[in-house]
Amino acid sequence: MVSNPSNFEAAKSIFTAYLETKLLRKTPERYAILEEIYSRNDHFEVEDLYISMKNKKYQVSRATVYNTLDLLVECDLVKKHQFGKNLAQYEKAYGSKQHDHLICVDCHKVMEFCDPRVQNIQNMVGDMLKFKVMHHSLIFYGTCERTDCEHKTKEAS
Amino acid sequence: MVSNPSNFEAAKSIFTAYLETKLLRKTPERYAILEEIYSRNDHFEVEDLYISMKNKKYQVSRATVYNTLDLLVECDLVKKHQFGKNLAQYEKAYGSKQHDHLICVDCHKVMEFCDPRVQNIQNMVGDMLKFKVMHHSLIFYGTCERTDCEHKTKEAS
DNA sequence: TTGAGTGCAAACTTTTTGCAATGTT
DNA sequence: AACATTGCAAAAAGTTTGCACTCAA
Repeated sequence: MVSNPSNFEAAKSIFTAYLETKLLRKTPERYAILEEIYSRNDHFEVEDLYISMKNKKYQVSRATVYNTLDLLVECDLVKKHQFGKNLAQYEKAYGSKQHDHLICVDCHKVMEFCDPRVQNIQNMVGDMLKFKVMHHSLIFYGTCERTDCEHKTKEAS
Repeated sequence: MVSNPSNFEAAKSIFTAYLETKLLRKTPERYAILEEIYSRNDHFEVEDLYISMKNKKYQVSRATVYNTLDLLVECDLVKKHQFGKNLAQYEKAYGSKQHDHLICVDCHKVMEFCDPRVQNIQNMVGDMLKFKVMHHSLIFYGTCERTDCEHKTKEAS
C-alpha cells in the first residue's frame, strides 16, 4: 500500500527509540538500510535491497542487511513474508494499513486487499483455541486477468 | 485433521489415474512415498519423510522424494506449506476437510481450525479484484497456552 | 577505550540438477 | 528396447556464522 514520504522520518524515530531501549548501537548502516527500505514500495527480497545499496553511497554487507532486517521486523517497521517460495520477501510496515495478499501463480504479481472479517476470524479462533494470536498471514493464490500477465505455458500434457 | 485409514486406498486410485492421464510411470517408489505420507498424521518435512523411508523396505533418494511430492501436490493429494521458515512442510490432503493453521511461535506447535468465512472472503476478494483464486493459506501466529509449551526464554532485554 | 557491529568468506541447510544406471511400458 | 525415472553426488540458492577490523558510546 502506498505510504507518504514522511513515513521514513517517523520510522526513523521509532527505530532510534527501539535501538536505545535495547541498548543497541545507532550505526549509519542501520539507518541507511531503513532509508532504502522506506524509499521502496511493495515487496522486495534481501538480494534486491543488497544490490540497490551496493549501487549507492552505502555499501553494506549481506550480513548487515540480514541483521538489520531482523531488528526492523522485531520493532514492526518491516514485515517479513514467506510467499510459498523458499525466499523471504519484505515490505515496509509503518504507515501502511493492515492488508493481506493475492499472488498470481502465473506472473507472480503480488496484489493487496483489506477485509475486516479476517480480524474477526482471528479474534474468534484465538478465543476458541486459547491461543493469543499476535499476527496472521492470509494469501490467496490464483490467476490474475491482467493483459500483461505473462501466463507461463505449463508443460504441454 | 485425522482421516480414516482407507484414505490411502482412495488416494492411490487418484494417483494412478493422475499418472495415467499425464503418461507418467507408475513406479514402486512413487507409491511407497504416497503410502508413507498417508500413514502419517499432521505435518512433516522432506527430511522426516526421507529418514522414515530409509528405515523401511523402500530406500528412496531425496531427489525422488522431492519429485514425487511435486506430483502429489499437483494432483491435490498432498498440501505444501511454508510456515514462515525456509523449509517446506507437507501434509496429506485427501479426505481431510479444508482447514487453516495456528502456529505457536514459542513451541512451534501447529494447530488447525476451520472457519467458513474464509471461503466467503476468498470469493468476494477474487470477484472484486478480477482474480481467479484457486487456493489460500491462512496462518495465525501467536502463543498457545498449553502447559507443555516450551516457551523459549527470549534473550533477556 | 572497548566491545558491539561490520564486512567478508566460509559453512550450513534446503532444494535442484546432471548423469549413468535402472526398470516401466 | 526405449527412454522416463531413479540414485547419487555435485551444484545452487538463501541464510547463518566465525573472525579480524572498525567505530559508536
